Amino acid sequence: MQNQSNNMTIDPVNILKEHSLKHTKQRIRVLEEIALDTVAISQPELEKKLGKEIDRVTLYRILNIYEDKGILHRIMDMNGTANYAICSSSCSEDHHHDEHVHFNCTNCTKIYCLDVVLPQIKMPQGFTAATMHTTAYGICEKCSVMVSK
Amino acid sequence: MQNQSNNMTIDPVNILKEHSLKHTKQRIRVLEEIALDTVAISQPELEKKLGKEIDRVTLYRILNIYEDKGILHRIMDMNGTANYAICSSSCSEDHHHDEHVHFNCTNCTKIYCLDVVLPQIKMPQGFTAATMHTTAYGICEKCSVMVSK
DNA sequence: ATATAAATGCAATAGTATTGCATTTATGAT
DNA sequence: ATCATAAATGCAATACTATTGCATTTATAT
Repeated sequence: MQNQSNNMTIDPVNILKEHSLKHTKQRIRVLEEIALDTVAISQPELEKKLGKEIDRVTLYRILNIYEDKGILHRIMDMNGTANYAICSSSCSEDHHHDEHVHFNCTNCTKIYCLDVVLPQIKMPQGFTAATMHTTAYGICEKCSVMVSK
Repeated sequence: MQNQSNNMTIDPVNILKEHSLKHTKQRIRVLEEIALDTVAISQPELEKKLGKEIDRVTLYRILNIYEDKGILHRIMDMNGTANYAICSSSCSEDHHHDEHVHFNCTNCTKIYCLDVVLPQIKMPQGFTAATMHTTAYGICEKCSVMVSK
């Protein structure tokens, strides 16, 4: 459910068009790679996979642009490294609707985007929240199966 | 309310005793500095303040031990840098009860520990959450006052 | 007072991310 | 299709965050 490949539904060229970004082969590759799985992928993993095709710096720049445009969202893991996943279609440059819950497995370190909606939380007087990030830390589906074997 | 100095209620030497840690002047200084404010302080800020007194590496090691022991809790900010705040008294080595909500100001970058309790969120089948981190991003009390002036 | 284990400081190194600049590429106008 | 132009890329250098190994210093239990 969280793990399904969703590359069928992602059209990199179209996404680039929608956000008036030039479609270079590097930008297309990055989207293809991230779209392979709804589980978020870390910058180091991306670099390992794409390092021969795309320069480190270019990769960073592409990831930043995609985040700015609301194409990807960025989740920090417990080590402070950036992880990326495709945003739901409702995200835009103005506002990231990534108010869902992330699950960061402390065993395999994978980050899942859960289909759980975060309950509304009321802020104290004077504090205005624009976005909300929630991450649960624990053992994921796959790892709990492996452990119990 | 979130901002009050709480150094009256923090006794570094006692905290160290409770966790059977040797009380060195470096460890005491770190606790003193962090206890000055309930707003979390980042590693770089701490290093700037304590860099003349304490070696970088020692500071990292002290922060790691304090986190392991449940004395401090660590909050990652949007840049992936570690921020530290004193844990509530109920935290222990076994379990961090830091299920409260953090507020990360996108203007001044300060991280507040809010007195808001996170509603229970139920995990999907197979996922077991041990801890839960929620961070709201937006404009804090102080910054919204400044802006409105 | 002293032995011992632990903590510290220093040097080196690893990992993550950014900046500046020359070269290459995508795209709109011709 | 060609070309001019602005934008994207690649490369080198650099900054920032964090960790490891080892010699020296320090806390504390005897």
